[in-house]
Amino acid sequence: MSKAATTRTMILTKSFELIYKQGYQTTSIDNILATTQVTKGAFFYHFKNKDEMGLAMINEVIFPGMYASLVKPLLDAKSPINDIYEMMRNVLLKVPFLRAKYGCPAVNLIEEMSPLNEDFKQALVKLTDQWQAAIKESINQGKATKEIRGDVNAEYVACFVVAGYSGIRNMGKAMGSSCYPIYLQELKNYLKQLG
Amino acid sequence: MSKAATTRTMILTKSFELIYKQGYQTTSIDNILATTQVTKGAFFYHFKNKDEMGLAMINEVIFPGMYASLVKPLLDAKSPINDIYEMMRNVLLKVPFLRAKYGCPAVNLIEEMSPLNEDFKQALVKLTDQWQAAIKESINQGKATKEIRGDVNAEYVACFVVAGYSGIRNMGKAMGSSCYPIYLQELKNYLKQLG
DNA sequence: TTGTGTACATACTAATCAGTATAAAAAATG
DNA sequence: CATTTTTTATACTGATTAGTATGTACACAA
Repeated sequence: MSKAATTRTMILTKSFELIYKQGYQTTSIDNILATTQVTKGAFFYHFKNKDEMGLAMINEVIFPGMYASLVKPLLDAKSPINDIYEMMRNVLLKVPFLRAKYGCPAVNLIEEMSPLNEDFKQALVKLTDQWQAAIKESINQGKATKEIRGDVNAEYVACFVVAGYSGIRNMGKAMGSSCYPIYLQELKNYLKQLG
Repeated sequence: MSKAATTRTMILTKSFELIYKQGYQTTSIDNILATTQVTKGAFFYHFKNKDEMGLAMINEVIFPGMYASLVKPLLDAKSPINDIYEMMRNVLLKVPFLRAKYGCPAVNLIEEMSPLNEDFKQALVKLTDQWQAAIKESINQGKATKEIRGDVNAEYVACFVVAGYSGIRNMGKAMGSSCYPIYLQELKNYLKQLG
């Protein structure tokens, strides 16, 4: 990787860490520069403005990271009830970087930036859409193998599960991680009853 | 109401509207002053600083408003399955001030301010706790009347329902209100199977 | 009338914000 | 090597931020 590309990547990853913990608007460019040792000239050489950097961060850091945790585990689904539960359990309990106190980077950004920046919103909707589609497809495969009841609406289940995840991430920020296992147990009950 | 009390109330209600749409940190004191016609002297006479105003807004505007919509309808519960569903339907579809694009004021503040301000967090946890307790109590009453299965864990259900609400409010900010009816339908399915 | 606290008004400050101007260093290319 | 392009560095700007300093208008009591 060239030195310039290293600089760009460092800006994006460090910005991601700061924004994850502080929020997008609270994280100033000067704040990013101070923690990266990158100068202002370098920052504005690589990004036209703060929002362009933020969009690049969503597309190049958040999207790939969340895709790997949320969508990929469902693509070679064998048993949707188990696969969806395990995917959720892994995201909530096994991804070391994500802390209950700070929630989920994608959920945070939807919350903070959806009403304020159309480009951010689009990029985050794309992630949500793909996650929902993967859950829906997984459920539909389960219906084909009769693991899931025929009267279950896959799209509704996908929406319900995604909402549950966003919500428990929100709750976790206020109540701490102790609500995660409770949520997971009831998610398991909900999923079981689909079969 | 004395003139001074009117000024204070106006600051709180207008701040609430602005913060609901823009977020807490993005809403500057000058922004509040411009829309209320209140002067800076009056603002800092009534509140020591911005955070004290924000805390008063949570306790005196958000808490009573959300309590009336979320908790009160469950206190004289008759049929938990129906009552919880109707409470949720009313909050999502029938409270005219709340717009999908801007989400829920309480959820927004948990998301934005929980990691940054311990007092805000405590005040918002109080609301969440009371809502969860009301749902739990409602479910337990349903177990007593045999409307709800005996093996259902009321606390887990309460956590699951609250997470679902926070989550669908988050999703609605990105996807629009079209996800509300879908969520409600699947919530109904989930609640039914508790019986 | 004269004092005293309440409620508000105005002008200011120091810090921070995103972004720019201008240059120099570094790297690639001839 | 010489030149051109890429990349980084420094110093600045005007706007905006939360908060302060200092004042005044007014009610009400002695």
